[in-house]
Amino acid sequence: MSINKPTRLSLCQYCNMSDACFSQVDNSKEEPKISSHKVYHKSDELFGSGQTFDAIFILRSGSAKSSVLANSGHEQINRFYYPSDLIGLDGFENGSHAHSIKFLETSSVCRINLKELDKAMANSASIRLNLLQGMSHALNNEDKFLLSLNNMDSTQRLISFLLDLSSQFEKRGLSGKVFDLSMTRADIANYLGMAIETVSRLFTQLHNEHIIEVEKRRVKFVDFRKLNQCLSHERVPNNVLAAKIRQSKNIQALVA
Amino acid sequence: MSINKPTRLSLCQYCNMSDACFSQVDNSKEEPKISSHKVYHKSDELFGSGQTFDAIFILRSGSAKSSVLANSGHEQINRFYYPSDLIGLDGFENGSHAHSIKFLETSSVCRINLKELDKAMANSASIRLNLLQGMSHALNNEDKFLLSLNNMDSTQRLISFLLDLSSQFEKRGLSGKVFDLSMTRADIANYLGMAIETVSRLFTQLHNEHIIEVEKRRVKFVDFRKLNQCLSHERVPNNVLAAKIRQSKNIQALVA
DNA sequence: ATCAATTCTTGATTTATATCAATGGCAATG
DNA sequence: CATTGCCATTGATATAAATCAAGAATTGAT
Repeated sequence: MSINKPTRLSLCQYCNMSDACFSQVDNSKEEPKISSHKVYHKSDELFGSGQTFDAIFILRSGSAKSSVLANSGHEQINRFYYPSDLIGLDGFENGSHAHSIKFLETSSVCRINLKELDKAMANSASIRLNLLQGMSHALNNEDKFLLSLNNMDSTQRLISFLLDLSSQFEKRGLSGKVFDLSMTRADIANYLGMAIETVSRLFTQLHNEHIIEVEKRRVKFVDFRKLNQCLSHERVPNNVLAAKIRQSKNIQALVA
Repeated sequence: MSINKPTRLSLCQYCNMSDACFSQVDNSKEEPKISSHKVYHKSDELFGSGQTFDAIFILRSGSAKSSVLANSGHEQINRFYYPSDLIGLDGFENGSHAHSIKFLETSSVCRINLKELDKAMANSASIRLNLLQGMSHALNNEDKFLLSLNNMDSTQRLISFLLDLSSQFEKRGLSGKVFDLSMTRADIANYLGMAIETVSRLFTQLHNEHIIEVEKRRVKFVDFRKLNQCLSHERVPNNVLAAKIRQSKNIQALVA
């Protein structure tokens, strides 16, 4: 098994919408079509938690969110999907979906039936590899996200989120400097593990500091340097200088 | 492709150590061996971040931790591994490991060369499925963990962690009520995204409340009911009563 | 056996961020 | 074109958990 980094899923050569999905397609080997496609609208559900797993999906256009329901009844968003992302990989574990998928805007997806996928995998090592790569990618992404939850303050997490979004757009040949969020502040807050109010405050703060411009759902990067400074900014532990200040305060307090 | 939930990896029927790994093994179909095994010791590294991906591993005994290095230089633990866990799935994405794996105690692993794995996958649909299931499981686990990071306070996260551990031990036929932690407080804190001091305090607190007993690395569950109460305990928002108290305070402040 | 280095505990204080509360704007609906 | 409900903002306050600090207990090494 040789490991290459494909720019596009080889699954797509089987997709009857691949011409629309990608500009460059290898048409040398025509193979049977294995996918169908469908258009969904904002708030539509692709599948719900607990639903039987019988297909995986590839997002062709638009965006979606994936969420799980906690015991407490709280809905936790654990991923946003953008074009070319594989959806539904959670179903392999036990044959039913752990997540539910809702679209954030009008979107279209390829649907690849599991039976068809199995055939394709049996016939093609590159499809097997692509699927494993897709899953590995999802895992690594999640790990990176975990890292940010554990080590970054809320400003840094929001900025990371925006930079991720930005690179998503650039990957698709769109502007990574100005783009529209397809999700609400509440979705962002839920995903990043903070309060809606915090997201809102951070947006206005970053706006006021001329680092980004935010107008409703539209985000524009203004000062990349400051943006990255925020990210790499090590919080100065309040020991050295701060301790002195605190001391002097205490002294004053004692004196007063 | 039929989706079943296997109790053990079918990969293991190919493993020359499977008799030692699992008590019940289907020996009806003898197949070529595809794995080798090796013993490691505490602090040994199985592979490091950036290392070429040429094999996946199955942990046979012992335990290990997986970590990634942040840009800041901070090491973030993103998973602990226990027997029967697949290790190295992160490598599929681009042919090198994103994580590094260190053993927490003397451990043994099966090593399955990628070439061998590929052969096995080509020959066996069940092996393909098992691998996908393994990856899907890893993904779903991570999602659950994400959920806990975003929605639980530190007590609940620690308890979830202990309960997870407990079920790991029970799965292996060991006691889920009394067990030894193979990781330091620092590892736990790092993994759960809190300060070491918080972990320490929580342990002593849970101990004092007779919910668990903690003696160094040994943990004993004492009161399961209270344990689960802690987990499901909805934090009472400080509105109704607290608002009144606050009001009265303000009134007093105004009066004073 | 002694020293150094970890690991863990405990207390005092600080701080980032949640929560509570109120309001404004916008979009969909009748 | 009102009205109802969502979405977003902003300010005041509360609080969970981090940080700082110091010391005890273990472990490992010479």
